[in-house]
Amino acid sequence: MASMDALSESAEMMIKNINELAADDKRVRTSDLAAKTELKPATVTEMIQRLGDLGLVDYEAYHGVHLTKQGQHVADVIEHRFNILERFLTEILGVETTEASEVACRMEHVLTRDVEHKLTTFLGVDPKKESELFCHKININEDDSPKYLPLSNYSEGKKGTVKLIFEDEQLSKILNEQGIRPGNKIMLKNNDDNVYNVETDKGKFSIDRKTASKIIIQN
Amino acid sequence: MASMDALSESAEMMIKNINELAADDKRVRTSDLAAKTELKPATVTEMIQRLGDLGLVDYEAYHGVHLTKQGQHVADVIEHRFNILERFLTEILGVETTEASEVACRMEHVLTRDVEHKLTTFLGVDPKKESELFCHKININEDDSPKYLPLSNYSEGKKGTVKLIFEDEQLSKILNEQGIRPGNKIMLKNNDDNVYNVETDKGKFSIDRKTASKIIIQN
DNA sequence: ACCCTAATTTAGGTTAGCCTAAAAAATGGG
DNA sequence: CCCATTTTTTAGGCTAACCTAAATTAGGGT
Repeated sequence: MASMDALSESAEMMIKNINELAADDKRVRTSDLAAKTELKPATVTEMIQRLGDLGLVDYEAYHGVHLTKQGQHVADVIEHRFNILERFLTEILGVETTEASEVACRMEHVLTRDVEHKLTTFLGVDPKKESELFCHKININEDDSPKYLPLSNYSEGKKGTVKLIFEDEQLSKILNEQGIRPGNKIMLKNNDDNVYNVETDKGKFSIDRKTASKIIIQN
Repeated sequence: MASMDALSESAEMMIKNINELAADDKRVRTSDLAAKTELKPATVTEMIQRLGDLGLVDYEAYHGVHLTKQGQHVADVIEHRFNILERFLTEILGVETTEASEVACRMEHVLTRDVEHKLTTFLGVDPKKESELFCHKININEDDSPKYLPLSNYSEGKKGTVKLIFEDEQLSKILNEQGIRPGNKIMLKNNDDNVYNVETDKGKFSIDRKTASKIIIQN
């Protein structure tokens, strides 16, 4: 429990990787760790033996490793630190995902508990939504330069996500009921002069030009 | 110039310390470095010889070291990274100064240029005003709850002033037009899951969570 | 100018974390 | 159930970053 701070970056990475490879409580094999970490098998063996001595993994020669309760705790902490750092870097700073992962992966080892907690608060995490956030992140990756445009300037057939809606509550409320709300997907099917025909997961609608100009879409 | 990334944390720390001890262009003595780094003199000698081989310092046996142009550049980068990290930790997250220094000192070695730039933008730095910012830091410390929060983390009914909006120029521009711009007042009327309903002097509108996370409010 | 002391370097040792090559154990196909 | 192949471990080597102890150099006081 107290050993957390004493661990080297290499050791923490090994624990992290063991955790990520551990499917339903099965022991993790040396070769899989070697492949994942891009280290040689001999190096992995050396490392997991050391982790075994520290009581962080249950190591049995020729039969792989399994995280102990203590090791699992370390893995959980590191995973959480990685997640919040990655979210901070991508969502707040707007760092591109690949780079954010790399940087988060190196920063995760130098965070203290206090900084971790404060960063978590800052991000306003609802821990239950982490997987959802992850999906969102991946989607974002498709469009490599996010563009914001009012619906009124959209081209036919284009899909996007509603980002903002201006105007009063009444309008918002009505649009809301039709699935046109911030965060939702929308597609402009076609637009004929003053009428915008769109489709959301709630169905199809027609909107007038003025209203369309108040709806900002991100592609 | 290209050597920057290849440097170990130890090497970077040594360069940082040489820089900090270098008063008006005088050569820095081994013993002073040993005292500052808490390493043994022999270790310092070994290290500065290696830095000499890399062309980062001008080392002359028995006569101390002096940063080369290249070494000075590394020192400047590290110093800047340290400063912005420390500011982020204290001003934005509300981390206590001693801890912030320690964490910043370890994080400074893993930042990339891009993350450094984005964090700098986020903080809205004017490098000439660092002393002023220092005063600010002290004030912040009085009330230990962080003063800055993303809109996504605000509580209903709370009012504040938009502090900064980052990264995306397009987004900034759109928000700008609606009165969401640094310096303006904003209020979160209510937030329902993924949708944030806010009010500014220009009117009411709703925003999705991700966008809200990019708008930093000062209470 | 010379010596003594303090500063510095060299020499040699340790550990973690990597490697390759060789030995040993597991495993599965016939 | 046995052996060929794959997996894993052991053995031995390397480097960076630390150390201590011994040798060397610099520099000030007389």
